[in-house]
Amino acid sequence: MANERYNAPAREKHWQHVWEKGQIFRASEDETRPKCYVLEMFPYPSGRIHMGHVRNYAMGDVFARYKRTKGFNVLHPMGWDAFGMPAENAAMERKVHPGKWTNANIDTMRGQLKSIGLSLDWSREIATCSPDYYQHQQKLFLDLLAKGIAYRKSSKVNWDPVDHTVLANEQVIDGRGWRSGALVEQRELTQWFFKITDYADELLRGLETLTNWPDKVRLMQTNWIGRSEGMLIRWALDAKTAPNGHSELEVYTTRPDTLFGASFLAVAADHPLAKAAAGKNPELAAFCDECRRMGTSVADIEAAEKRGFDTGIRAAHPFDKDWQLPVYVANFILMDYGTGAIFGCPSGDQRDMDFARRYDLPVVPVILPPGEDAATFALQNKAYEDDGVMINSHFLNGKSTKDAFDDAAGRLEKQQLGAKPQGARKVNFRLRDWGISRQRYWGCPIPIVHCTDCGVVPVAERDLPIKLPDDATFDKPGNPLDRHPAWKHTACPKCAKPALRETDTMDTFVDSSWYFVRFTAPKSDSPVDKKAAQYWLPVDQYIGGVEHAILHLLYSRFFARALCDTGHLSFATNTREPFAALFTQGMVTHETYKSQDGYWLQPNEVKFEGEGANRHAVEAASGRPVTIGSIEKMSKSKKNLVDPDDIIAHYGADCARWFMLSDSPPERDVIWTEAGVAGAGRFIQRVWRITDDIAERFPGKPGARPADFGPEAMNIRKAAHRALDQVAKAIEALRFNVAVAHIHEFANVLQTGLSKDGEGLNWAAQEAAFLLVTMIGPMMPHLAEECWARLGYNTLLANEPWPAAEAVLLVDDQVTIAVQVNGKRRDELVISRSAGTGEVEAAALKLEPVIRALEGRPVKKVIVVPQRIVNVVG
RNA sequence: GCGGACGUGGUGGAACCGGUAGACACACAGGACUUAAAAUCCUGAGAGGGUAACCUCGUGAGGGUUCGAGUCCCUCCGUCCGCACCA
Repeated sequence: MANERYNAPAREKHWQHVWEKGQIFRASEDETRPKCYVLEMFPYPSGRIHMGHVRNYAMGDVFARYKRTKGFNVLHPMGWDAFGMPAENAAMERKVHPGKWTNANIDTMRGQLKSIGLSLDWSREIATCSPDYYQHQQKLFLDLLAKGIAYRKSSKVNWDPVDHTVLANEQVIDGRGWRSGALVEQRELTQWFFKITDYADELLRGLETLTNWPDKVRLMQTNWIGRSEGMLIRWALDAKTAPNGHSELEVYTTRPDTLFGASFLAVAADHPLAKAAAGKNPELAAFCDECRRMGTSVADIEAAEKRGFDTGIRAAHPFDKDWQLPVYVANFILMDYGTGAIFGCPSGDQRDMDFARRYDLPVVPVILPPGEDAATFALQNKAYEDDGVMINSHFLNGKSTKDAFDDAAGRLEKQQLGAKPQGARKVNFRLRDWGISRQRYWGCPIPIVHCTDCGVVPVAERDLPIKLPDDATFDKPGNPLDRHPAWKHTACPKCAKPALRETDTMDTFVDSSWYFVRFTAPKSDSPVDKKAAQYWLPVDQYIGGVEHAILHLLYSRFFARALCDTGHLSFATNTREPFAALFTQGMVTHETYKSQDGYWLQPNEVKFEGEGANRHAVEAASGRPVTIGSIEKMSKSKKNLVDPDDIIAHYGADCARWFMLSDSPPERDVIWTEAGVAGAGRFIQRVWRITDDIAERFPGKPGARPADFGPEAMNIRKAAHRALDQVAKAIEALRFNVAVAHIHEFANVLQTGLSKDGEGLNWAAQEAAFLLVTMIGPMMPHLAEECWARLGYNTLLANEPWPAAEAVLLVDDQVTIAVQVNGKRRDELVISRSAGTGEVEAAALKLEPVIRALEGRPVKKVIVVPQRIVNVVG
């Protein structure tokens, strides 16, 4: 056995088989042990596993395996986010059914995941495209509908007239559909929505409790929810100029303090007042049409000037009914924020300033910035949007911005217009309700029937699941469900007359909003097994990419609450947060290569020559020069992919895992390099050699501990226990690169120590091997099992506990402390850990380099930080 | 435009709560073993000066606080990310 190289690919298969046979990663509820739910974002079955998956799942696996060694009852499941557009595109392009394509991908990817050696409970595997899953989602939809959380409304959508489908905003590029290239139309469609806005405040407040989430994600969600405190203010319209039926205009503002700086009002092109006014004015109608056509693309908005059209309508200022302001239709007002109408204060808002300058409207400064003189203060074309002292504002003059806000708001609340107060405080959110209707086949059918007599009727629960028909056609664009000859024809659940099914399916984000709940009882007859969910939830550690910082993570937080409010779920914790801790890992990147004629080349098509600045590349086949491009996320289009299968077949899964975890902090991008992988492979062999060597020279497990250890043995023992302690801390904090460094450090000490001899070395070596193997276990589980067996243990390491580090070995009696003179390090001092301040000071002042550095100056002060540093000030 | 993060050797990165900057790894150089190579082992290395002991400089730039700053504060430069007419 000795001196043989460790054959990772062969042994890994063996250990995977052993684990699987023993079913050791199966989880079940157990009230006697603390639980730990470890989850990585489940993959979309796109075809093959890529390195990003390997990194994500390796991290989760280290954490899950570590927690298991610490005595936790660990749930670590895996499944498939299996509905989505790529399957339908594949169907269109390759004439293969989306289900068949998806299931084939799942089979491939399951096999790949298994080859990584993850400690997953595969008995809980779910696929969202299976009726076993989506029938429960349909039930949830019905309950949300009954509770008023799901509702139908008409709204504007991006409609692609060629593909006959709704497009998400991200799919509209320069006003054209991303696939068809057709000019996108704004269409009014009736769609299903979830009332996430009802939860805006709770979702916002909940973020404060998520202290184990990255600040970045919390901030992004905070901004996305976009809470603002302001007022609704109603303005009386001048009867002579206003259209019939319009006597007032309600605006939303966060700055009632700047009311005396107002110089105009503006409404969106779709505002009822604009429409009414346009009815009598063709020129205005044309302007409104123009406004509607804009705003589909980001570029348009950037380039767009502030433009408006004076409707001729006049409105009375709330604090001075003789002060008449013009009402414009303006292109920068959004109909779906606030009331779709504003008052413009040019001195206090840059957009209003731009608008005022263009249409020559008054600009009255109302806020004096700190440090400015009221007599000389003037604004050019730059508005002042911050706080200050009120000027030109009658009764508000001299007040602070905040006091002025309260004063103005208070007056407007008391003041009457008609029978109601003229103003009301109002909190507004940027967040909109979640539109979930998609005109697609490969999604969860919405369980609704449209009846000409009864209207919108929910499908009866006993009729669930509403399954997708297998025989849909994908040969032309549009929704295959809608044009299916039979599927949509059904009987009304209420009156039994012929009726039509809803042919829209749900946004795939709905599927992923509760899969982590389903994992807690994947075979349950009801959507959620309340008891199981209460035992396992919340997820203790969630790991995934930042790209889901907003949508998926916000939808899931909403869904958890919606499930509680429909009685499906209750949390044992006092918040309703589904993910107690979140970690967002970085991407896997690689250099890119381009041939002379501008084609991307795969890494294995390229040969390298030279080093450092002289490093260059040529095409392996032809020798023609290659341009080494930037380091980018691995992608098919740039051809800088490395296939995990190749790496695993050549180096083994442990090697890929170890490389991914080394060096780069997990939240940052990791650059995949051939040299780095080879280095990881060398370390694997080194661990094997050390273990093999110890097993050979000091066979057996550590027995009765010797009374004394020589310095060599002590050295090894200290390094071992320190590493054990540090690695544990690093893994708990998900700082895998630091854990790796500590293991390296220990391996170095151990290897050097083994070449020596001394009292107790035999025992220390046996202990060190035991600890080394234990601490690599979570990261390189196959190698660890192999070494474990080689050392003569006849258990599975995966079932072994994490040993406790011996506290006495973690601290030295002697400490080395740095000695500074005037803050500059001059020497170091080895002294007893318990040495008092005076003792340390005296010893430091005696040091030759200290005396030299003082150059005869008297010592003014000595600062002693125990066990750390001495600073002599002279 | 608004908001946020980051900037440390040739490279990836470490550095507890303000306390010896560069751990650990990659790459590199030299050496040992070998007929040779691979593999492995040993040694070296932030920059500059000095035979050496040692000295000076050094964490994007410039200021500041402190006995002491990679770490805290201010200004600037650069890179990356998020949002984008949200009233």
